[in-house]
Amino acid sequence: MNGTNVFDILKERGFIQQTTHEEQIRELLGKESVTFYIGFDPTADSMTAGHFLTIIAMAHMQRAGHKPIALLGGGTALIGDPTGKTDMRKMLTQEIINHNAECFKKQFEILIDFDNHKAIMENNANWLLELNYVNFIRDIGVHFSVNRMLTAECFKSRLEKGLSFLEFNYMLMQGYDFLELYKRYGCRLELGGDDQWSNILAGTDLIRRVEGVEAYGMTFTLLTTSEGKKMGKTEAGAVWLDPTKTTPYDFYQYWRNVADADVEKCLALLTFLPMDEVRRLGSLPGEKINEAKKVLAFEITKIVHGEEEALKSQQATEALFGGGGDSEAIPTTEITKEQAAFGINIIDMLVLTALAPSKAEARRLITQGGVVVNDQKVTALDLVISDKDFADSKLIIKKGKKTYHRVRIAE
RNA sequence: GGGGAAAUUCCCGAGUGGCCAAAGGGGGCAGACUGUAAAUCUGUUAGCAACGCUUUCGGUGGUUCGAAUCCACCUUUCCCCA
Repeated sequence: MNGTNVFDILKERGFIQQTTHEEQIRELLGKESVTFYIGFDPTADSMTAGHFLTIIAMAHMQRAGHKPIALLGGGTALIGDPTGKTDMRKMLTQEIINHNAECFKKQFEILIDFDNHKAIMENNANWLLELNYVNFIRDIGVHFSVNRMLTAECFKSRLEKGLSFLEFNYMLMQGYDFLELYKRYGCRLELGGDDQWSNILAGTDLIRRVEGVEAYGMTFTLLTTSEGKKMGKTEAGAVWLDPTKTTPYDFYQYWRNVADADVEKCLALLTFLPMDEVRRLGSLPGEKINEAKKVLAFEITKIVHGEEEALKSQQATEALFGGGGDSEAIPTTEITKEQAAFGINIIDMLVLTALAPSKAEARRLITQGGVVVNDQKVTALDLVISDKDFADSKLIIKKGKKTYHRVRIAE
């Protein structure tokens, strides 16, 4: 191990929230290559910005010479983690979970190097699905105190709302995962989001009781705004890493729009820029802070979607917000020559481009002055857009202040 | 197993036979002010072939000229007792 201890790097960048044994963990990371694990439940077909923070942390660890195990929760996803959920999750089928796991796998590879066994991908379905119930509760269940579990923060809110036995078991499953990874790979460190704290403790306790070995746990800051809201979510849903679910342009825009107060934190947590630079950007005064946001958006988009997409998004942004011009990267809808020749009502156009979910909403937008076509505010509800409105077969519709959409006539 | 309570639009939550597409708040969207920020103020927030029509108050059926509101059954949840 050479260079700065990765523990200090993570700490400086603001990742670390809680640790089981701060000094021992730091020491361990400083002296040997440590095998550690982070679990991901594949409950959707793409990871989100929240997962991304964890992957970045994982990458920092790997770069420092440690060995990550990305544990896909093919088994635990069947149960559903009750942590932070106010209601019971809907159950996912085995098929969907497997599909999701495949999607997750590809996304890990963006930042984690799995070549030459430098990292391991596991799936807890491999051991959880074949567990024998009686054996499990005899061997594992004995080590868990229900009294203690009930006092865990993660169950408290659910005790008011109702918690099924199924979900109550989630903690045991995750604890068991850690034990299993210790046995298979000698893994003694589990990392995760701060909401995973009690689940992680379940694992470290279990290993100590069953194996008599000290295991460690550490949690990362959750990606929240300065107001305490979860980041990575928009009204339209989560910010996905999958470009078909959140286009690189929209992804870029999301980060371009973070609040002033959150820029520095995001730069530290979600990019690999040196901390000196992060601090410099974060302390830019007033309007200048926009520079920091541009860097943030560019860097994150580059990591997730590649430099080319990041550049395209950046150029599109400059063209649109700088006035005039357009770019390939703007979300685009194609219409046929016939449609263009015949003309399309502005209301239908808004629905067609998904800028408005319904015609009523489209009408409302226009009435409130929120629609601009080719730099002209739309005031008439019966405006018809036809081929004369297209320049070079293209036209730009702007919804509100910052949502741009391009319509192109297909060849 | 016994008893009680509840389910309302994106969320919370009012509404106990017509004045209900349903108060209020939150959130969202749009406008003004700005820096693609925050704060603040204003408007808006089921759909449609739109001065009217259609779907919506856990589900299914019923009573009624008329049901989110009454009745029956079902589903789910919570609370108390065991």
